[in-house]
Amino acid sequence: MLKIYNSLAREKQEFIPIVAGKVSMYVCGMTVYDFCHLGHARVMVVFDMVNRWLRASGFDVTYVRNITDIDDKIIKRAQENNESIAALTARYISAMDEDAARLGVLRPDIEPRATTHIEDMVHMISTLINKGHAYPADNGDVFYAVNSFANYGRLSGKSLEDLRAGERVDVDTHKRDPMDFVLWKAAKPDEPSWDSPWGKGRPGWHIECSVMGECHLGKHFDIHGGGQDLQFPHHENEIAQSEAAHDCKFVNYWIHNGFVRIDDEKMSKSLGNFFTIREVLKKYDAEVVRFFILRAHYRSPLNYSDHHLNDAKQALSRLYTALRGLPVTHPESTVDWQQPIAARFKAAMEDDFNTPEAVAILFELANEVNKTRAPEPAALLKNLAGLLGLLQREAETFLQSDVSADGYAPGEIEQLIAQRLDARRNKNFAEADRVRQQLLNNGIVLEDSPQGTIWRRA
RNA sequence: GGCGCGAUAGCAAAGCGGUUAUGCCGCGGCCUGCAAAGCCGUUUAGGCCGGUUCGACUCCGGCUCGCGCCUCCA
Repeated sequence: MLKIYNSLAREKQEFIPIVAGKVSMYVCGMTVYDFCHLGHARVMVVFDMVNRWLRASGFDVTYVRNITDIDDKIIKRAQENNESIAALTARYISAMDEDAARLGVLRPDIEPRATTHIEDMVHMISTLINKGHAYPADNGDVFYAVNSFANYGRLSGKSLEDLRAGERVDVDTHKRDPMDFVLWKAAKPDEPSWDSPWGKGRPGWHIECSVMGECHLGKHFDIHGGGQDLQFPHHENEIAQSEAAHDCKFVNYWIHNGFVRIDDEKMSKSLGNFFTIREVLKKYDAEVVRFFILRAHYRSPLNYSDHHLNDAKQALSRLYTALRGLPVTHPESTVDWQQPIAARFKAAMEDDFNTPEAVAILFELANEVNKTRAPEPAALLKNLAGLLGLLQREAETFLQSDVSADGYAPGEIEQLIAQRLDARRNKNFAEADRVRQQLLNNGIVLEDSPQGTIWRRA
């Protein structure tokens, strides 16, 4: 039985899909005006893990992750670059795809783009106006009237009174209530715009997700995910829009992943303390980054540092080392869930996707593999890890991979190993040790065994 | 100010009212020409103060500290 912590209920709940055997999941994706940073990496990896686990559990999953390709920041960046919006967004979308692929993130089933749903958005805004939940203002903007929606604040645990009390925004005189939010923005000169009953303009951010969710998953679907910072106001506003427009429950389970931190502070664009995925991947293997993310619980804060990444690298190396030299002919992801260790792995994953616990079980399995050198535990290790998108490369490939690509080439290494072997045969251990040290100084670790000498990168 | 989350060994990070978490690092042993890897063993815990209990890291209350949201943000 799968249990999910539902942000809306603030407790773990048994997962019961709307349609038996099927899961509809929507995750707020990227606004494509720059390279993805580690925070984006976490969202992508976390929900990839959720997606994989749901599928492994036998659900027929429809996973939608949207792309916001029209927004203030995009317009501004395109102007700065003297580049068309289409060119800018295309560039960053392909960069995002590249980053995601390197992190082992499976493509969502549907990746809708905001600009292809403008008509649907106009339609939903009209509905909201007709039902008295929204109003056009004098300046051409259309606002959502938060006081028209009784449950406003339920997801984020805030009341309108509290929100108004904490109001820090400049009061927009066109709004009836300071907490009202924009559904449609009137176009300024030189801005891209679409026709609407309220004049030329473009959609607000919140309406995009309400509309794309409905278009691809229906008025009521199972899971909605995103970063914790989207809980308010973005997701709160989505609920207000969708439930007011459709008169039915919008989403059953809200899942929010924790932040990535740098020096114990939230990492964000606005604080300027962010690392892009590609920056990090120059220093660390992508699987190490994925492992680093999955080793923490998805709701916990995740502190990024070189120290932690190196720690993750060492740990992942232990898993690969266990598999090294064992020809794992694993019958493609057939896991016997009756097997005690597999059963514990499953129980961990079913407990609100407890990947730290699941990973701990992987290490126990690695210990078993090291002790027995038997194919069965090795196959199980590889198959279970595979459900997390880990350990799918050849162990040798991982252990010898050169992220920075500036070390000795494999040919040179083999040559030095042969040279050392000669010295060893002649019992010239001083020379053998010298060669080994030379390699070690260049990040190459040698390991002798009765079967010969193998190498890996430190 | 309002709302919420957290505090576990040197570092990271889980479960659990009583039994070895797990990984990295350290230490000892085995193995090795010596190493490395691996195996075996081992040192470091549960912010503070109360309460419940035969027994609390785990439940309850208070305190302290840290963090997040309340503004675009994954």
